[in-house]
Amino acid sequence: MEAIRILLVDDHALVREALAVQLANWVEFEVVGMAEDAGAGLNAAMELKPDVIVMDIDMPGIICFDAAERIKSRLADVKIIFLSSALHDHYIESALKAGASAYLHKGEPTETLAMAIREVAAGGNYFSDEIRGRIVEKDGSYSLADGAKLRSKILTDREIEVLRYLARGLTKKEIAGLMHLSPKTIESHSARVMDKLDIHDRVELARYAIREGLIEA
Amino acid sequence: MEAIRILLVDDHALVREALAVQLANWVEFEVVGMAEDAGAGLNAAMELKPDVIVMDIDMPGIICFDAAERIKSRLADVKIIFLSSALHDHYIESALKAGASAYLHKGEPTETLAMAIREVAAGGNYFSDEIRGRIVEKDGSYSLADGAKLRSKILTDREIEVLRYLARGLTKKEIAGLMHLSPKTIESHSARVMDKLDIHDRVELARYAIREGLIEA
DNA sequence: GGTGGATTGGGGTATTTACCCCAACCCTGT
DNA sequence: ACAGGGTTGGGGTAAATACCCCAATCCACC
Repeated sequence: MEAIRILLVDDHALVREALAVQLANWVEFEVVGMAEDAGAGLNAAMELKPDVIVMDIDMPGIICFDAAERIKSRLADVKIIFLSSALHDHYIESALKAGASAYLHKGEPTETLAMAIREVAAGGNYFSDEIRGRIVEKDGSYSLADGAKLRSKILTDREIEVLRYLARGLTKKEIAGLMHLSPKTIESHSARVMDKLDIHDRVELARYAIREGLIEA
Repeated sequence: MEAIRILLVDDHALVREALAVQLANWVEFEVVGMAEDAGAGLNAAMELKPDVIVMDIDMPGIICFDAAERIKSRLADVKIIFLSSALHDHYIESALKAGASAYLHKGEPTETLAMAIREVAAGGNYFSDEIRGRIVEKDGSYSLADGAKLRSKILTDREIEVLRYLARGLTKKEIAGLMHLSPKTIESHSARVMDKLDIHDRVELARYAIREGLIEA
């Protein structure tokens, strides 16, 4: 049996190397490359054409989903496993959209990662228990379950756009200027966002956006 | 030569185990225990009396500094190494106050951690380059350099207390009630905090507090 | 072909914010 | 003894916020 060729993407050298050593304990795994950010991961993926990419989500800029999407569009056979310490619906949804084959919490033991890698390399999927409850399968592809969507309160694209600005501290007037809209429209979006999220002030809104990975602190 | 006995504290099993395996590559290291949070770390430290504790900072609740302080007060000989992906002055200061012998970024290669462990076990210190520039030694103990204090704008205890509330979205009236003070006093503190930090709205204030680890998102 | 959601926008209001002014009081350090 | 910083408060104002009401447009879906 051929070894499963793995690419590790994590911005922390310490974690990256430690994971590599750890995975080397399994004979069926071969860590063929490592990258310290999503961009380098993209390049490395193109060059190495690994079987599985293990990618950390918790890094500055939430660009890993973009990178993953691009990788999948060029190398459809590559399986991507996301690691994160956060289990935000937003992350999960983005990961699924990007074509993730697995998503697991960093709190899981290493054997779970190993299992996920094997599973994924064999064409399957792996999602942590907490996640499995929130997603749903349709036509072989996964998406966020309606229940989770309800919990994450399904904001529209426009609302998320406004939320991002609100959460970065811009006044409604400023946002209106940037988006070429009336301040009153921003007001409407803002009100609807707050209503949906049951949040009643901008600070909580900002913290929500940060927790959900919509903006960085 | 006796092995250096190490206790690992990290809430991510994946990282924890990977680090353990990694460190096992050095013959002079022996990972005698692992804990998944600061509390368990405290207990494990008491029981195992390790030479060195490697503790991750990036976890829910910033209680690791408290735990570290308690450990140091009971086991003065234990050397504590903090790991973090963030290099906030606030973290650094707390770590130093807690009696840290080393503080390093997760972005450092594993050899650096190994070096830090050796250094620390021999009675020395290790701080990443970025950190060394911000701290100053006095009577054998380290503290945050004045420059860094200026950069972090030296907020008073009271100001930080108010900032914490502000950054969690409470109105000044609510804070006044909680602290048994006049809303006008909260107003004064708030104004001075904003002035010192050159921040002009609550959302930025909240993001600052989150970045500095004063509150959680 | 209509229903519903999304997007856009307006009027009005009470509350809150950010900022200006000011001044006690209490410590600590020189 | 007095200076300076920290803490406590007050008056006032312009802006911004959160929330209520409402309606026109557009587009997709059944």
